[in-house]
Amino acid sequence: MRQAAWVARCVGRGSVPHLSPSDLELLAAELSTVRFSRGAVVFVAGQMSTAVWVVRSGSIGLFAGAGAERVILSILRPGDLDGDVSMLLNMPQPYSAETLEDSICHRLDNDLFAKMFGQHPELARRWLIAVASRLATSQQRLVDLLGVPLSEQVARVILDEAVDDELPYSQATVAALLGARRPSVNKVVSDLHRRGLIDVGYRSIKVIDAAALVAQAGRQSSART
Amino acid sequence: MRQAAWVARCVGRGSVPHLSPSDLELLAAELSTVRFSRGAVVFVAGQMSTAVWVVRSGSIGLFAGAGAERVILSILRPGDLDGDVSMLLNMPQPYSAETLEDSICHRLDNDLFAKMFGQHPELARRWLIAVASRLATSQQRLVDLLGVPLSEQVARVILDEAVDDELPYSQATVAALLGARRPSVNKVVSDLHRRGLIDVGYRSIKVIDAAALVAQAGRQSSART
DNA sequence: TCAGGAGTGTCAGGTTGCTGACAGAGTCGG
DNA sequence: CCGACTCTGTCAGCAACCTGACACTCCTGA
Repeated sequence: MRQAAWVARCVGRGSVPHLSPSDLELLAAELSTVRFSRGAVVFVAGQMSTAVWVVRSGSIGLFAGAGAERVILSILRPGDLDGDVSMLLNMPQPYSAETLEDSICHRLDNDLFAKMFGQHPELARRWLIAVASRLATSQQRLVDLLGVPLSEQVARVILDEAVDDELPYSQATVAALLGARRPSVNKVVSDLHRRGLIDVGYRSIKVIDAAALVAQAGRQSSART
Repeated sequence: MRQAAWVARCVGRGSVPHLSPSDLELLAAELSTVRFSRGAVVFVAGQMSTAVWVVRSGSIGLFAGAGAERVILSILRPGDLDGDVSMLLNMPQPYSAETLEDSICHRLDNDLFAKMFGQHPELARRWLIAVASRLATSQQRLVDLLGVPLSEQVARVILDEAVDDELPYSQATVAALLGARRPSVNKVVSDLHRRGLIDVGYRSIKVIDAAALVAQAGRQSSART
């Protein structure tokens, strides 16, 4: 029940959330909570989506491509949802989802999800806003990556993805976010470290001097809200 | 009126379209049609969106960044719409829109657009699908660009953006789509030309050997539908 | 507590793509 | 049909990034 309220609050987060008590009960009844350890697979590319996932805690990477070209499309954080797009478009999942940290997710069956949103126009509107917001983020990512030197790309990723000035991912993960190779990313990271902009640890990058990082990124950062 | 019907058919294209006659009339009354010549600016980055645009003919590039990093996020073709996302999110346009060919667009005032979709759940659903589809396309673009050599990127763009096996854009435009520089793109294009996969003309690339291009692209092409 | 796995740091050598530039061909309005 | 503009084709030199590799540190589970 508490979780159902949380899920309701998340769809279209950023705006004021309200949902009728009866719907909350329905949600709570059908909602399942799944715990994943780091590296676990939530769903794999190619299969049809049977459920919508909502991230409760931790973070989940969306992976596409294989081998050296395996790339992270996006990192989902608490409050983000996924699986809805391929449900809507009736297409197989175009990417796999794997947890980047120990994570907890809520699982909603497709038909329940569709039913709830079909019956509540104001919820549907929030959903629309959520999808639109993801689209804007995805486009921003294109801007951040295309035609920009790696040193700026790395700075941008650190600024955009850090939570509480910390990025709890391996440098290989950062490289996958950028479509670059780990040694190249490491070179930039080491340099930023030497210059005192960040702190580097085992599977962790910490922001020390955010202002200087922004300068390094070469743009006004579109920090995630 | 004919245009109103066309617009109604477009939102959520791909699925079966229906709209009540009264709504069609409303649409027709408020719809304006604007003709742009190639290179014209439809809207510029930074300003608030006041209207939603629907492309009727031609094509429109969404440009972000400045100078050498000026990049094309997406190319809108007939049936595509834009301006809705920044309206929904109540944010300034994150990119500028310029026509890549002589084009015709329909303009719908924000409030009319919102009103129509507020009153018609089934239309709203199509809208949602349209936005979701754009999100999927944007993500696919990330996959196509990240960590892939330029020779493959160019082949992918040709396959994805060509209409009737023709790409009516300058090589500078292709370079902007990839975040690459024109000479680099030209090198790849010249090579593909020499090998007989494409034909190259003034502001035009034609597909000759699609199968070989797909092989060059190094993946199963996600041709636009 | 120890062994194996995961992650970081680093490097030499090769390749790719960029920079800035220029010549020539195509297009279009007057 | 001419001049201005746009676009293509090309190049030499250079910087950025990748490849494949290896040593070392950190973490984790048995």
